[in-house]
Amino acid sequence: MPESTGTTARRISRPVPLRESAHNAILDMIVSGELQPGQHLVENELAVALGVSRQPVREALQWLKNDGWVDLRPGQGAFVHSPTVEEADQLLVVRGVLETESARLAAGNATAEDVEELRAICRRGLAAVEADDVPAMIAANADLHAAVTRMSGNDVLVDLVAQVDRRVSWYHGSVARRRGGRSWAEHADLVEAIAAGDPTRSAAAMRQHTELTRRSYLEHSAERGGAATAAGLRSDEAI
Amino acid sequence: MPESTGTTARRISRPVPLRESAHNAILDMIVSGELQPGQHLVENELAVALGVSRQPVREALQWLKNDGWVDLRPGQGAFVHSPTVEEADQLLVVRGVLETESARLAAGNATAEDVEELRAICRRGLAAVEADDVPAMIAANADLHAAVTRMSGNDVLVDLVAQVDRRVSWYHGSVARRRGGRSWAEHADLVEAIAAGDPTRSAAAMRQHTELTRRSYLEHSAERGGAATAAGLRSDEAI
DNA sequence: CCCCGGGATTTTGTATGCTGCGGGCAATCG
DNA sequence: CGATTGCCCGCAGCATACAAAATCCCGGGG
Repeated sequence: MPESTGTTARRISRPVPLRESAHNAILDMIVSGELQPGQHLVENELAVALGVSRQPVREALQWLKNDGWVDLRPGQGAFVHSPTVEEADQLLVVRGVLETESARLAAGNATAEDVEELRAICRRGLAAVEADDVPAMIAANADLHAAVTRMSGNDVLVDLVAQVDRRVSWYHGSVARRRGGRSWAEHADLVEAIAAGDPTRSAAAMRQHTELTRRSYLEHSAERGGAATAAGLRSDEAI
Repeated sequence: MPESTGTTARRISRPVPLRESAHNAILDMIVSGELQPGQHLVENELAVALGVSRQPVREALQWLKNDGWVDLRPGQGAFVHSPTVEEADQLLVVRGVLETESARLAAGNATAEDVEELRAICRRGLAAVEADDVPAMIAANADLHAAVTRMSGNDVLVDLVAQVDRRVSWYHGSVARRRGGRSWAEHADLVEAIAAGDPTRSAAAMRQHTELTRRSYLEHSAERGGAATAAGLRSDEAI
């Protein structure tokens, strides 16, 4: 029934809503550092820059606000969110809790193919470490965590973790490099626990992993001098 | 220096943005059941009903979508979200995890006043049970959980839990009544664990409490016949 | 009797115009 | 010379207008 035209009947014909494109574009600008924390985002400027009207930009900004990427001061507009150390720590705590539960559930659900997928991602990650390829390390890390969460079979968890993880990645910045080797050893432990179908061990592995990551972040921001707002992140190296 | 006038320097009440009022109004309509799950929300109708233009309504709908209250099908508009049993279960799992961590942290942070506040809420809850006052029971329950979460000192946690809890309350409906007595006994355990400053016991109490609540919900929806969508909730009793 | 097409209607998506508030600047007064 | 005040400009918030898409209804044909 869906095919009305004789064409390939794929329902891709719908152009992605402009607000979504705008959202992605602005989010990219924030994550890439093109828009710095605290910067005032003027609707009109963004609209002109993206070649659309203010309306989709407004809706994109509302969305970004709900995800914690921008602060929307009433009557004054949108500003790129400036993360504080406390907030990052709190976020890392939540991430740890959610991912630990994901790992516990994943251990009970993962199929043989799932395990193979995880192992493949681990190999990619290790290769990236040996090649000192930071972007690939970050990508593999994100893939692994996303895969584990997906295997939990809990869609609500997937949503929340995806949201939290992206912001964690933003805050993280350069931590990944320093922790590269250790991190992937921990990942391997986790994957083996999942392969063994042992929820307790899997959860413990994930808890330890996220907790060490959190400690690493705290040390990092501490040595970078007191209240290291995200402005300090960019001065180091790109994400 | 801050005092310019002799008065208490209250900052002028800024009129609440219309999108926020619209958001609250629509959310009330959903929670109260005036708008039933699956119902198509026409922007224009809402705008007329609320006496505003479509713009604030649109923004409110986007916001509600992000909180999971409505589904926004592109090119087709907004529909009140229809929760499934699986989704409710997943949400309850997540709630359990987040609240358990809240309880653990709260046990380490709560002051004497905090404990007294918790005990006061417990008394209110028990009174409501004895009076068989369901709305008061629900209110006290929400207050208790909110208070515990707040005492965790983790703002990110507070946000997420607030979001999850409101939807849980919606799904819950009439479960509260059947579980009333037991539930408040478990609450009392929790409060005493927090009063003792014992994170492990506090976390365990909360875990058990949320897990029992989840079981109760599952039994409830099972006996109510297979796929009890929220449409079945309202036919029972108001929230 | 059921299925299929076409046009009218409804509804979303996007653009633009208008109003009021806030901030910055300069002229004026003490 | 410094503080205050009035003015101007820019931007957010809201409303309205227009265009495109989907749905619905109706009539015709198999």
